[in-house]
Amino acid sequence: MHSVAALAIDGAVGFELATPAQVLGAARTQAGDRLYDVRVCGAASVGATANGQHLFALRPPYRLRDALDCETIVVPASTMADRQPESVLRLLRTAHDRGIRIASICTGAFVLASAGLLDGRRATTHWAHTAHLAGAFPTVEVDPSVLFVDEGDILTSAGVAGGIDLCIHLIRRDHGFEVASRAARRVVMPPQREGGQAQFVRHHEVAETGGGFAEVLHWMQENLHTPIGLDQIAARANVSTRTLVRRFPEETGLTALQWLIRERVRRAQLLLESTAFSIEEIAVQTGFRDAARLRQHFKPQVGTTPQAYRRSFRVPDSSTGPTA
DNA sequence: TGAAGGAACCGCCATT
DNA sequence: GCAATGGCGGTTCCTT
Repeated sequence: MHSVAALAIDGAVGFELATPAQVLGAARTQAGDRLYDVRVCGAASVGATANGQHLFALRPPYRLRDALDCETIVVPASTMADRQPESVLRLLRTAHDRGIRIASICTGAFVLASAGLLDGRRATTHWAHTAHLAGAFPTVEVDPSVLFVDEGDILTSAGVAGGIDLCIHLIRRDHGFEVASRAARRVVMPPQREGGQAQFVRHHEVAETGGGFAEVLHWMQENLHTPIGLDQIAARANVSTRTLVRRFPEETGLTALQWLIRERVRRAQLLLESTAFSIEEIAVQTGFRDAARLRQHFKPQVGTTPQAYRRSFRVPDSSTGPTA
């Protein structure tokens, strides 16, 4: 049986601390025998949280250092993820040196990064914290769009349900697709979700960036459904086309065309969620002109197709038309 | 899915 | 001398 330590660190989110036991515990052989022995390891008394609120105190049955006897350590999210004591960081470094596999769920990635285990590696965390992680640990290559990152001996995952995806992935890695599929069915999850966490991100920052181009960006947003060329944008911004091409990326981080496509896809996401319009109609309303071109840009940005996105996110009572 | 045409992008250099 | 801007032409990317 594969031994797994769920690390009960201070401020641990109860749901995610229990995720390894719940999901890995669902992995069984054909005969019904358990494949993982999940142990909760931590200090004598640990505060556990949910949504930032202190909920209850834990008395882990195993000590922190017992995690070193396990083959895998899972670090859950914590409200104190970036303020863990040196004892926890040292334990993780020692575990890594001994070849123990280490995984994090959600903000647990901050603990791994604080221990220096993510230096020069790809990693992810909850989409709301990816910018913070990248800013605090510049040597970590943060990928905000995926549900989890498997770097072999170190794995990181997105928020909450991303931890479930990660655990199912661990089962698939250790015991194959069939065992993982059975475990996934047991916890009522798809064996592999479509798309990454990019599809869960709600964007509000459009008008907040753009510096001197804020008014122009607002105008572009109002006119996404019409063809917009560089010359038009430049005239609107009162600069030459050449200056626009030079300054637009400085202000927004994207070229004008990339920015337009991104905003059109976001508008399409909104319409897919809140209206019953056909994909073709949405393509026209977002300036893509036809469904083929919408699909062409939608999948690379969102990670799934417009139809699949609608199946996942459609508001149930929006069958008669637009709600906004 | 691939090809052709056009738009967008970017490096370089001149001008202000 | 430096920074911002704009024109030109080659390359890349998008649309049809």
